[in-house]
Amino acid sequence: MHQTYQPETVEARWYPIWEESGSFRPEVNPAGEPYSIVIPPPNVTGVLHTGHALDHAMQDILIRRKRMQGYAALWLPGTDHAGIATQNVVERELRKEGMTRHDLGREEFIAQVWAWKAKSGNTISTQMRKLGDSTDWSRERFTFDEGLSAAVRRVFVTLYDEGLMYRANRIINWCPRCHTALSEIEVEHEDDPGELTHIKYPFKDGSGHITVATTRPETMLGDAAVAVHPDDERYKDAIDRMLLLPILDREIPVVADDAVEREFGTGAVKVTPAHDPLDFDIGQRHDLEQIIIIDTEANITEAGGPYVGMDRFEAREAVRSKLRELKLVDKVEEHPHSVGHCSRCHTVIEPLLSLQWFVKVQPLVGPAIDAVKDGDTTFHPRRWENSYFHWMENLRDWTVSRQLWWGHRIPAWYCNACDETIVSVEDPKECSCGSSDLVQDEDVLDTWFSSALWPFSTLGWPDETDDLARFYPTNVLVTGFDIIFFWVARMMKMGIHFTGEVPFPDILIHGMVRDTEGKKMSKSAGNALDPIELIDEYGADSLRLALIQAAAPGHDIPLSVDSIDAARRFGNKLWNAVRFVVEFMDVSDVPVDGGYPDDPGPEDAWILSRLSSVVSEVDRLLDEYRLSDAFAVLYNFAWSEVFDWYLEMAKSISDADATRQGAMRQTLGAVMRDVLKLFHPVIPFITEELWSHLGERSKLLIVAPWPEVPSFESPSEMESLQGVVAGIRQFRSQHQIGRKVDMRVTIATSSDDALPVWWYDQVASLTGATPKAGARPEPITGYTRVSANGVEAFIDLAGLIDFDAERPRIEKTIEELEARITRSKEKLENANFRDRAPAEVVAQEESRLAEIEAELVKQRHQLTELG
RNA sequence: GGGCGUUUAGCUCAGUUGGCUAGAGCACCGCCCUUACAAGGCGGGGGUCACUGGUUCGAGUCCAGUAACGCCCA
Repeated sequence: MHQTYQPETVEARWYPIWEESGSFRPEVNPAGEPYSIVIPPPNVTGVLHTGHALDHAMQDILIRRKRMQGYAALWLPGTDHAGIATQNVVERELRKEGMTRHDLGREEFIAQVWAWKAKSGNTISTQMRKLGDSTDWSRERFTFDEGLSAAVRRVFVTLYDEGLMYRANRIINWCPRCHTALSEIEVEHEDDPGELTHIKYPFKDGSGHITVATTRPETMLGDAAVAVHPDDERYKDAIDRMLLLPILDREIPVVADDAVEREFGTGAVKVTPAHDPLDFDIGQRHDLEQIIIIDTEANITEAGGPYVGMDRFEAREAVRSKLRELKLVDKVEEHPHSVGHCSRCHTVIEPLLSLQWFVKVQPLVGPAIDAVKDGDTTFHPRRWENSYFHWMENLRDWTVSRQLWWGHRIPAWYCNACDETIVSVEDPKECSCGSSDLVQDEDVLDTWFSSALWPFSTLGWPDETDDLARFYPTNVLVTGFDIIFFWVARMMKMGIHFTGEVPFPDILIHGMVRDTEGKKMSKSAGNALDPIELIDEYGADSLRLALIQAAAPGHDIPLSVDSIDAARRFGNKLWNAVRFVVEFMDVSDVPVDGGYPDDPGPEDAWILSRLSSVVSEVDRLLDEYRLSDAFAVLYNFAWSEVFDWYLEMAKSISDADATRQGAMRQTLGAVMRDVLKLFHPVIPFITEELWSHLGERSKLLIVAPWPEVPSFESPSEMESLQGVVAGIRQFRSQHQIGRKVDMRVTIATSSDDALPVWWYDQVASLTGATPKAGARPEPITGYTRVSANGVEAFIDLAGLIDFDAERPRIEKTIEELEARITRSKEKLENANFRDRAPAEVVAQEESRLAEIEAELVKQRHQLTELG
């Protein structure tokens, strides 16, 4: 084995072996109970970022452990077709050649996108292999696959037949650059300084005016009314009176509507039904005209009179200056407010009245809420359920049509002869009126529409496939909180509606990967760490471990190269621990499982008992999805107990008798093997490599059984051993006495029980001192004393240090003891504590005090006797 | 404006039934190349647990309020 751990060579080796061995397929455990996870499909245009690395590491941990536990574990990979993003990418390439998609035509353009996908669309899956994702590639899916497309059609048609899918003129979010409608969650709101312009709208009869406040003065061109709250005393008399809309001189009424917020602005709002969703609702209630004054290019329409053809932002200034000229601007105040931007291209969204397809979500919401309320599905951490409920309870209908070419074409046909709409799974040949002059809807569906079906469409639905029967519902969904609304909520709705079952009983929500300053990583901010570069430099295992260690449940994850470097150093430590065991301790042929010694030595029994309880704790934490805690426990056990103590103790056992050596080698092998198993889910490459060094292997670690450790009883002397060793080491360090300098130490036990020989051997080996059993020196002049768990060790100072040099150490100890005694006494002298605290807590405190006091007496005695 | 979260060591963060002297990694200081690992070992320093009040025998932990910061929604 190489002297240091070299991730690049180790990691290149194992992935093909795993994949070719079929280990990623659930069939590797044919008799196992099914366990499945579907991957949140990355965007096919995308490249892997650190967020994926975290998300995937978590899923891989869950899957790899279940696989080792014998489950038929399926982690199903795939990508989504990312309508807007992908179309943008290909259009950008066309533009370089001076072309638009319209030059190609729809069919040719789609062919080009597929060609692009064939060329570039597998970037992500290559990167996932570098990460070590144990996904079943034989079941890889793409939202635009034939099967998934069939599912999309089936769902669309079913919803239509159920009256849950409709086409209507509504206010939608329009991106003037992407030229498509967007759903409300594809709109990102950002704070804008903004201004609130107060505009006077005169009454038609000339008797004064009403002042309205708006952030978008240009939309006044499309105003159809002014609304006030019906209970607002200020405007009681104005209701139903007519106003004269400035500039255009249109007559508009004052209407009373509950939706008006009295506290906002002047309490009177202008109503633009064609350009604001709330105004649209008000317009519906009062039967107001819908005047479209902004077109799909975000320019003013002819309805905007003198401003026709002007850009919306130019029009804003033009209208405002005109109003100023007319002395109708009351005031302009600063008004920070949030403005919607296209999540893809960042253009300011235009709310537009437009004919689109919508999913009526209300009937789907109830069951999806109940499923979480009833505990059929649980969020981890639970608090995300609040966001989920809040979102679900305030849902508007979902705009699902997109004015794109790349996507699932809406299965609706319009008859040119009779205006009939035909929605059908199969392409219709003719209309019921007999005409065959049918035109299919030009639009495609929101990518999220197909993503919402992912947990069951990927398994074969609507066909009743074996996979669907076996792996649906899936077991857990792992994703970031930012995608709860986009995806999780919709999968819940669709899953329940179409399969009658929740798509997953557990939802594991994680945070976002951020830089060390807490900023979101982004290419534009220049603070993004590229996971592939990190893998090349530190190894995938290091990246995974660093991410998981930092991923406290539900919190954002600060990622620094320092933490990845620390993880890499752990890899090196683990590497060398195995190297030591194999090359220096001659451990070989470690069995795949079992192999614990029947007659362990005391040190062996100690580490095995620790291993046993660590396995239980790690299991418990993983079952609770507390991944970072689980691996923190394991990491500390491996480094602080196995490496720092047991391996060191093993060195002196190797010089002992053959029986003890045998038990020690068995223990070393079993413990290291189980550590590798427990770590395998998070650092799969290095553990697989090291596993191969522990013996001739017919079985890969990836499919080796998860540890089940019998319980062992730890020797009672272990505590005093560790305490005395620490005390002697501290003495050495504080007096700067090198390890090579011998120290004579007299060991006196407080009881009649003699300490075993191994205890002395270990103290000697671990401290370089020479411990001997004996009575406490009397007087103890010339000795210093360390004690632990009833054992006192007296270090002979003669020839080591001036006795006086030891005084400060003892004085400091005395101070600390006194402080603790004070605290303890205060507690015990409190009558309430004695009365009300549980008896065992009081008893515990009393014995603790007694111990400290006894120790204090001894320390004081020693100070006076020091000489 | 509503909701959620955060505030603990120089930095990044753990701390889930309230109970020994509040932990880790990194950074820092001292000693040590002890025959696995110097990408290491041993030892050490460093914290009014944001603030105020409350509940309790006992609060980093529970409750109320305040402040700052962050995210989501309107």
